Amino acid sequence: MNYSENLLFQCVSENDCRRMLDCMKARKRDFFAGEEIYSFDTPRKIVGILLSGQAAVVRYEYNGTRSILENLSPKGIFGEHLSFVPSDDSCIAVVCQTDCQVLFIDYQRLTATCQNACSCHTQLIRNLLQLLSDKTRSLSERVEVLSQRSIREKLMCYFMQLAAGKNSSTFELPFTMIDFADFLSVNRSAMIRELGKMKQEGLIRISRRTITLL
Amino acid sequence: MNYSENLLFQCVSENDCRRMLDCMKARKRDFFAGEEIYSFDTPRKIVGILLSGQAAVVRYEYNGTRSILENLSPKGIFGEHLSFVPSDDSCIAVVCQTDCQVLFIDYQRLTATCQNACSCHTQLIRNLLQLLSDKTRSLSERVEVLSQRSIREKLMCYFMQLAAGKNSSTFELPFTMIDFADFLSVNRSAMIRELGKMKQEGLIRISRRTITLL
DNA sequence: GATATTCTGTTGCTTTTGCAACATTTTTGT
DNA sequence: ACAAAAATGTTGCAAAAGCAACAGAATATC
Repeated sequence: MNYSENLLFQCVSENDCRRMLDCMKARKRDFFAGEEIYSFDTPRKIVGILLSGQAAVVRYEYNGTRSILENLSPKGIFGEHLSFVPSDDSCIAVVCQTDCQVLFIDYQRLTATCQNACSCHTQLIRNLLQLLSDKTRSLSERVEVLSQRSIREKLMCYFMQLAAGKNSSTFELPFTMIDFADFLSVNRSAMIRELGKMKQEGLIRISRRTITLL
Repeated sequence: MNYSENLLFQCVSENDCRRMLDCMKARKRDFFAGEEIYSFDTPRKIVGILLSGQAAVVRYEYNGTRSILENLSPKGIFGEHLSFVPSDDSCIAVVCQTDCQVLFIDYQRLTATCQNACSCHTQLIRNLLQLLSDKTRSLSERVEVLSQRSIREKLMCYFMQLAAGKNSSTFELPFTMIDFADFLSVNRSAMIRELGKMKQEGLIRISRRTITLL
């Protein structure tokens, strides 16, 4: 595993990485599918980096509804200071969808220039800036989808984002239909009904999780 | 006007501020209410800071619907790299609600350490990090509101956020009802109808834009 | 390879939301 | 102070979305 491949350590040599991680007391941990990586209730301000596997940031409302706030792929970054604030009647957690390996770094240590005054710490902060910028971008995209008024508009908006991201009118949904409905914050059967209509009207082609915009 | 009051220049002396702003070729401009401060279509990567007045980040869909993506108060920061990506069938702009004064800084110059190697540039970047972190937080809150399923849930969710922010069960809506409906991405009359019901059921007290949770 | 479990897709019914048109109130501009 | 414009609030009707219950398909488990 090369740390320097991670976006957070871009332009930092592997040696410097290891030294810094040591200096920041970063910890690595393995998780099994379904396990909870991180709960936003914990008081410690920690940044997590997904090294391998798939995970999701999930909110459980106390009335039972569940929302997928974000999908995390390897190199994905999460944590208290990066986003998502649990409210009084909900809790937020990062949950593994497959087996995962995660790196944890204390936020204070990450942003404070250490007494060893690593010159590369500046680079680290600049990288963090970029990551936050990216995160803001993806949150904005999510807001764009959610602020569509109808299920069809939500679907199309998200499809266009995926298509733009892959630069192709054919793409794969990164969700089960159940999770997809939770992601769009709509009723699953209403969503599938709408997908059916869109298929009939010739707007899209769809087979399982592969979708083509026509 | 003291620049060092601005969050972006926190812990930077007024002198250093002026020197850096000069070095980064920052420009200051005045706008009238209703004017467009900034459109996200422009190719230049620019960061704007609202020095005075009220403005909003607005998306106009080509089908006519309008969504308020964010409200900006003095010291608010906006720009391409900080958030919001216009899609093929929408455009995003920052629009003044009152007369405004805005400071523009080139993003490249802001994040690149200048050749003069101002030591305070490091501080500037750290401040930017904090601002982005805050922005991410507010976007997350917005996602939380929008991912509620019904109008009532959206209203309550947003009210709780306002109440938590002001630490009081009485607070002022920062919107007209029209803008508020656009912010929640719901129909205005349906929203007002729901507010009426909630009032009747004794959940809230409401008079004009002042709301009390009961 | 049989069984259990999860996921996918369908449908009728109910509820909620959106829409349009209007009356009333408040704000703005001169 | 007055007129014009904008914002607020109401309502009936239409459309969309949610819900529940179910059947079939795919996947996992042993």
